[in-house]
Amino acid sequence: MARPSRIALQIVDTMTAGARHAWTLEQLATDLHQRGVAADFSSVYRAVERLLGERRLVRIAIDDGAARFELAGAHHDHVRCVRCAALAAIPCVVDPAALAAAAASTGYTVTTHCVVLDGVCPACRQH
Amino acid sequence: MARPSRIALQIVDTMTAGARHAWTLEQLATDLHQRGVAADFSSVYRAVERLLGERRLVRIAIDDGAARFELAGAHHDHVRCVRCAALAAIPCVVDPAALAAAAASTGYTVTTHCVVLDGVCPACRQH
DNA sequence: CTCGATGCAAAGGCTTTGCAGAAAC
DNA sequence: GTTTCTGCAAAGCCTTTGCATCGAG
Repeated sequence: MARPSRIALQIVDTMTAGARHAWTLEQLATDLHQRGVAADFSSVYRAVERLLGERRLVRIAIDDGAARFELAGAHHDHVRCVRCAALAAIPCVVDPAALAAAAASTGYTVTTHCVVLDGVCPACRQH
Repeated sequence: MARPSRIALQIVDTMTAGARHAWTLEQLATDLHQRGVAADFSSVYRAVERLLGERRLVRIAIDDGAARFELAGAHHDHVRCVRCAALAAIPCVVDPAALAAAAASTGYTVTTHCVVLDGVCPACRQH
């Protein structure tokens, strides 16, 4: 079975600290280094893969060049600035009734969802 | 300025024909070949890039390994089967009021959105 | 001693770009 | 003739895997 993984633990700690809403693998690796934790990129990759399997993390579909992950259980949607790529977390904006209707009409059993709003952040709007 | 692009025209035609909801570059290249249109992958890439710039296509954030595109103007959300990766289109499930509230609280000016529901399709559920 | 975790390096997959030739104007 | 579109090939970027080593039990 799984043995305690130094790296997986640190990843969860870093994410729980909450300096960010959605991490890329590279951001996780960097954050770990800043915490003084040596971690190869592939080890971060495998630790995240493991945490996904344990359902402690979820992968979110923010399509900006690199896969992004966040802690499971703290579901929220996201807004992304199309100019500077800044990300902000927002409360869920899905209408439960509409979701139920969509599930019924397609026959799918819907378990989770991922919403990304596109827009312009306050800082970029001023320029 | 831009000259008529044989490939861009065919891409729009193919997508308008509507055999699918969301195309990858490879699917577009394949569909074009089946229509008897020779098109290199990079040409498809550039034609799509151009159509995106003209706002005739939009890129959607379905995070399944390859970028996906659909015709602009026909906005809808998607459900994806987590087992077989099947995709289905659904009416928009975003609550306008919640979206407005999110925009207000973050200060973002929201222009578009992309929703992907995860679930299990009817076919996969039977197994 | 045994098995899983880790680092290093290489392989993969999709995306993007450089360049020369063909096509449109 | 000049500008744009295409095809071909190579380069890039991120993700994934193979393998030997290290370390916990």
